[in-house]
Amino acid sequence: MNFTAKKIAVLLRQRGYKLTPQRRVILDAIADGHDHLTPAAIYEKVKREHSNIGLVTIYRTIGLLTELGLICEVHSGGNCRSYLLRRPSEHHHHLICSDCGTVVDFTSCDLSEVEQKLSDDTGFDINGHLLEFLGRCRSCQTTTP
Amino acid sequence: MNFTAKKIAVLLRQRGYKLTPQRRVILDAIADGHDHLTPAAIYEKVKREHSNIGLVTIYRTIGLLTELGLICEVHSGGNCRSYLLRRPSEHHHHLICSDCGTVVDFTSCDLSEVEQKLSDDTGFDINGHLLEFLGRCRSCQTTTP
DNA sequence: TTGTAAATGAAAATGATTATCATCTAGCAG
DNA sequence: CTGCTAGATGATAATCATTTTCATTTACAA
Repeated sequence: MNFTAKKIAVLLRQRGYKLTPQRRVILDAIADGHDHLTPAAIYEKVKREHSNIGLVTIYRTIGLLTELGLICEVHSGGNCRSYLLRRPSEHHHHLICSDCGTVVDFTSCDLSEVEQKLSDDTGFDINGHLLEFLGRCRSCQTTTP
Repeated sequence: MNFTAKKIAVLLRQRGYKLTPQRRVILDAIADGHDHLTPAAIYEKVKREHSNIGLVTIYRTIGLLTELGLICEVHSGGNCRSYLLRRPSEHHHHLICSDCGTVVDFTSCDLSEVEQKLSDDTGFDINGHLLEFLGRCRSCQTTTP
């Protein structure tokens, strides 16, 4: 278990949740690569090390981690969700390749002005936003013109 | 059928699609309110006037209208999608109340600079984006503090 | 009016997600 | 170290959204 996963383990316990081996492997699986993973993909990855884990546990753990703000959802504009480890304190957004699914994080967007203006105009109490760019990454552009 | 729906009908025919009564009522249902509607909600609304319409037809029509760029998806950060009529030429985003589900459109956000910078940095060919703000609308703030 | 490609509706298939419940276990008290 | 208990797990089934299939129907151009 790497450093990040260890910190998360501490956080779990602080909030009264138990650190089970299942949660550990799921955490590792998500923390491992920089890909975004669907619940099913996490399941496949995790089954290699922990062959009798249930898909249900994946969902429960994802739910828990999302609730704790430790991972974040990617929408990809399509049907189903996938998840990425969120490096704490880095507020970021996603740039997604519609061909190969690569997700690039970026932080260079300050929406606070827009948020303030919207809040003033509409009276909304704004507490979050979702920003994703869609396109084709460099390598997909060259392989299939 | 109102003006907007009529224009859409013309557009459909221009592209070789037929204008069926089912499509007409679905268009009306979406064009009617300013709410975002899930496929199931559209189905319920449409069944009043066209009792034997199938849910499948809703899905097919939604798919078609999305493909033509006439309606747009709202993600609401959660599970399932819903749809809004897109007033042509108004590129806009959504501000969503997490309590009552009200959707407010806004246009006052220019992301072209960010898009250009991202494109330069990453080599992506960017062709779209998704921006949604989440919060609580004024009335939900007063009703449940 | 007629022919035909496109559209429809019913039913079933698929896929993702959630609920249920009996069993098991992490972590704490003793 | 050991036994206790709230919380966690896995198997199964249920639910819900969406898609596929296919025989029948229909819009609309000729």
